[in-house]
Amino acid sequence: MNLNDFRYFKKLSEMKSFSETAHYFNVSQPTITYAIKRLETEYDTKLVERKSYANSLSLTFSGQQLLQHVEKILREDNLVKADLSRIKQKKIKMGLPPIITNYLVPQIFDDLKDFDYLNRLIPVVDGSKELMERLKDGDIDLSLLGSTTLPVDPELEYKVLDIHAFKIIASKDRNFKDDLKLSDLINEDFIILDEKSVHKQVFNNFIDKYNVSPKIIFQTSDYKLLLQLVKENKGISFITETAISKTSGIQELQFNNLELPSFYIMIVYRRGTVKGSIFQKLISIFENITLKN
Amino acid sequence: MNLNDFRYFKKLSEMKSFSETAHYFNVSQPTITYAIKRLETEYDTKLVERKSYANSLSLTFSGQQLLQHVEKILREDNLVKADLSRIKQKKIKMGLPPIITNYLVPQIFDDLKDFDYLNRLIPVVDGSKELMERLKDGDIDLSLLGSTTLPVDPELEYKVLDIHAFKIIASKDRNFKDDLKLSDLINEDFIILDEKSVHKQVFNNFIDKYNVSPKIIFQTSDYKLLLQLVKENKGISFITETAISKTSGIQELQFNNLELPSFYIMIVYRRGTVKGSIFQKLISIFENITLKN
DNA sequence: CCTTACTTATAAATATTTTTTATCAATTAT
DNA sequence: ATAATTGATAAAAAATATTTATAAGTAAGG
Repeated sequence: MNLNDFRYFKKLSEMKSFSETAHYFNVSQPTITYAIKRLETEYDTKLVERKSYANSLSLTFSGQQLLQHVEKILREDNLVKADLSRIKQKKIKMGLPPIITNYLVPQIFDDLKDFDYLNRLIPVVDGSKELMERLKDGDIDLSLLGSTTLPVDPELEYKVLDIHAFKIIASKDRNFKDDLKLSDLINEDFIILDEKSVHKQVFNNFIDKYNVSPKIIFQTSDYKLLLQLVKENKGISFITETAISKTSGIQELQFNNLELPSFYIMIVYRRGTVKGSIFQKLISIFENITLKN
Repeated sequence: MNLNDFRYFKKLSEMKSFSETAHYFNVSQPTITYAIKRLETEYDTKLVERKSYANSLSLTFSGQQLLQHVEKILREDNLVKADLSRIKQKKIKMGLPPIITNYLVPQIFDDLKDFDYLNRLIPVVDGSKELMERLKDGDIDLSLLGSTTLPVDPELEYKVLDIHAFKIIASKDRNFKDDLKLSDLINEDFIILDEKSVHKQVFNNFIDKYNVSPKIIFQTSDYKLLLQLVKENKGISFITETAISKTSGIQELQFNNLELPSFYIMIVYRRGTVKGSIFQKLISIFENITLKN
């Protein structure tokens, strides 16, 4: 049996029309009819309910169950092509979220250079959320990621490289009393990272938990810009300490009784990625960071 | 492209011989050659290293990576057939480990009868380990299971129905002092469940943890037999309290400072199983047990 | 070193499977 | 009622997979 039959079936279940599905694949309409028929014969079950003609078509219970499996199979099949084509190129496509990259890469730059990895890596710079998706889609081989939770996705394997904390930061020019409470910040302007980053979500949880409503005056996905603005005292911010190491002109505000989640810095890859020596070595270079710190 | 090519490829990787693989599938030898060739053309990569003829054949790096995906795809394809054939029969195949079944099923027997489930269930009686495997293979739809850990397998979903403790038990005829220590049991004969059950493993961990070496005189997979033997004072045993509810003639020994893992009683099924009303209802019947207790 | 046995590859023929073309029948919309 | 649309079917064509027959490479035994 042909994988195309699965593709036809899946699309049909979405489009709910034999002829449109046929058109989508640039095949004739009977092709779809016969494909479904083949599946129904193969499994000896009715899969598609052809309600009185132009009416919307639906899957039988068996059809729904089949669809579940078909989607998994096709997803896997797409991964194959993505994987093999990258192996052929002897390149490794790596996701790099800016904050983490700026923090980690300088630490291992020499190692990467020594082992001739600099030109083997195809960097993909984006937010952690987006990178996680692209990783699962097989579009990238591995990724650095920052998150407050460890991935529960069965398909992913990860190594925690570092655990950082979130901080509330302000310009060095400002003077705050020693024993700050959140309520003291009620009149402050906040500048935060936008929804591309996990920061936004953590910030929202934070707002809920402590039942405060800080004034957000600006959001950006560019953390360097954010730091610059804070430095210039355009507002205060909320960010992982990862972002502010080796940054001057900025102070961390100290609170008591302020609980914030941990920020896990990880390297993540798909389970079952056959780890060639290049891949293996790359991961070990990153793992060694943990030892250095 | 045909799923058969994947099957040929997988088998070839196991058998490491084109002609044997062909023989296995009852096809001619060139069939395998062409199948591999098709895959190699499709992915534009060499997959199989044909070492100087009669020598053992090996997969290239790309081949290994492909194999990973192929195995997933074929596993999924097998699930389809198993699933759909069971749906057709309107039957639900359910795994039942004896101890848990004897404990739970009386509690819900009337419900099962009222909703006419008694003849819809195909019972599969076996140990928890075996059942877990068969569940993943799609050979059974759902299963009761007992375990000291919650399933981490991504493919499985579960509901905890009850949490029990492990006990050390002896015949009521015996007299033990109140403040028992493990060392007091050094001369006792132990009768335990064999490796088909999780008990064996828990027992082994227990031995390691407390660094004792109890004398095991008999192992069985039949817990009723075990209880009978304990009752008759042929030895003492180690078992979850699940097994001894409503059993007379047996006492639990009390220790202080004895830490044993919890025994989770769960109902487990594959994630993505399309839950028809029958399935749904069945799970809810079992879930209601939790409320009753 | 030659021969035999065994293995995989290739070409051509054949068989099987998938798709198309042409057409029909059922239904909806006008 | 008629036209338009949708899915089903039969027969033909096209594409794909498999077989037969054979070649060619290698290892082992004499």
